[in-house]
Amino acid sequence: MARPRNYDPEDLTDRALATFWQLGYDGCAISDLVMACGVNRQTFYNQFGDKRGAFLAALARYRAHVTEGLRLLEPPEPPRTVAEVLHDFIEATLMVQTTRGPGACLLVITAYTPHMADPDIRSAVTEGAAQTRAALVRLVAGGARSGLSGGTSAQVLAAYIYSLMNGLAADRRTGGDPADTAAALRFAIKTLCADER
Amino acid sequence: MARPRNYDPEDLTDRALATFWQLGYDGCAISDLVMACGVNRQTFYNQFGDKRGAFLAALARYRAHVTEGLRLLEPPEPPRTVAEVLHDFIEATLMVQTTRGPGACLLVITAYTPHMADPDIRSAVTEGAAQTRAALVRLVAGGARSGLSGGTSAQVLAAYIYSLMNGLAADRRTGGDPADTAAALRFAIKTLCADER
DNA sequence: ATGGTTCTGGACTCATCGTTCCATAATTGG
DNA sequence: CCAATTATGGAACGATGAGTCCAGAACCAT
Repeated sequence: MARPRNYDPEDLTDRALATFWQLGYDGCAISDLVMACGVNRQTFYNQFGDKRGAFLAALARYRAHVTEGLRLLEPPEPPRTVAEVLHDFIEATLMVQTTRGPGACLLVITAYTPHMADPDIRSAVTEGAAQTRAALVRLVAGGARSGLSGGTSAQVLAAYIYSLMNGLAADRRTGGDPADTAAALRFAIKTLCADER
Repeated sequence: MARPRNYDPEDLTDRALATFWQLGYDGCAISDLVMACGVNRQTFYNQFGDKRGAFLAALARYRAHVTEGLRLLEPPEPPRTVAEVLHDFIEATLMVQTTRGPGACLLVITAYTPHMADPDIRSAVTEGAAQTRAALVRLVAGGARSGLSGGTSAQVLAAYIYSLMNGLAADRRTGGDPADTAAALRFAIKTLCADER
């Protein structure tokens, strides 16, 4: 006995996410979010509570998208190597970040923000990053048998790859030549399994 | 026939820089800057014009500090290798970023900000990054003779190293284990000259 | 001493932004 | 039809923050 919702909550969160990602938390006003969501301001507040709540929802949604993307890191079938998987994963990630966002991971962008003082935001960022690193650990540990950078632990390799990925984004965003960035990625992947031979 | 300045302009800019770096452009209010500068608000405005002017001055000062740090990248004397220079440079840079700042390069932090739409800010960021990349190119190109990652151009190697450095900062800032980050750096440097032999 | 300049403290304006309130229209189940 | 819930538009509030203004004190050179 009630009027049903006129919108899809996930779609609403996606629109808020896109706005936060493009403009940043401080860079976007409620009016920007409301306009992007294509809904009334009151409805926006009913859905998210307040701006911080909307941002937390956006972070959660972003993490869900990331989780989906991590399926690219499943151990490859024999003809396909771990190195190829890593290369394609990073390339695809960078592509998504530039087409759907401002060219960097939302979690990293948020990590470079004073809002990290907020415990909930901090948790979302660190847990999201940890999740990606864990997926990298699984892939790399599985690939150890197929010969990948012998003496280094999977943990460290994951940290390296995670750093590489976000560093390439930073390189591009600070005006680096895209061709160089792409070549740097190929170089990194090549050296990654240099001692595999 | 005038009262002399009561402060050192460079010191003032350093204090503003520290505040912008720690709190971010949007995260700090004029009152924060004025307090950190230990000077009257009017004096602050006389010196910098407005908040944006203060930020541009801070960026310029930051770049000056970076330029000084780039002296670590001078070609090493024979017993010392290019790899060692790179390792120590990145380690020192990360150390400074965590002790004097929030754990990341101010230019990269700014690059992850909607203020990149401001042409002057954008120039400061991209030119600063280009300067560091150029210093890396010089070092790596000089080290090519001493055998460093054969078939890859110095440009690409510089992009790789620049990415690595900023990526490691991102890794730490998103909750990565510091020990893993340090190990990842050592690993990266090791593989960097794997084909030198 | 005097004039010109800079510092200091505080009050003040103006705009923006997050948030709330309200009155009204729409849409469902009973 | 009625009751309940939700959407909508607009007005309004309170807070914060950037930037300005002003009057007085400090300081220097002539």
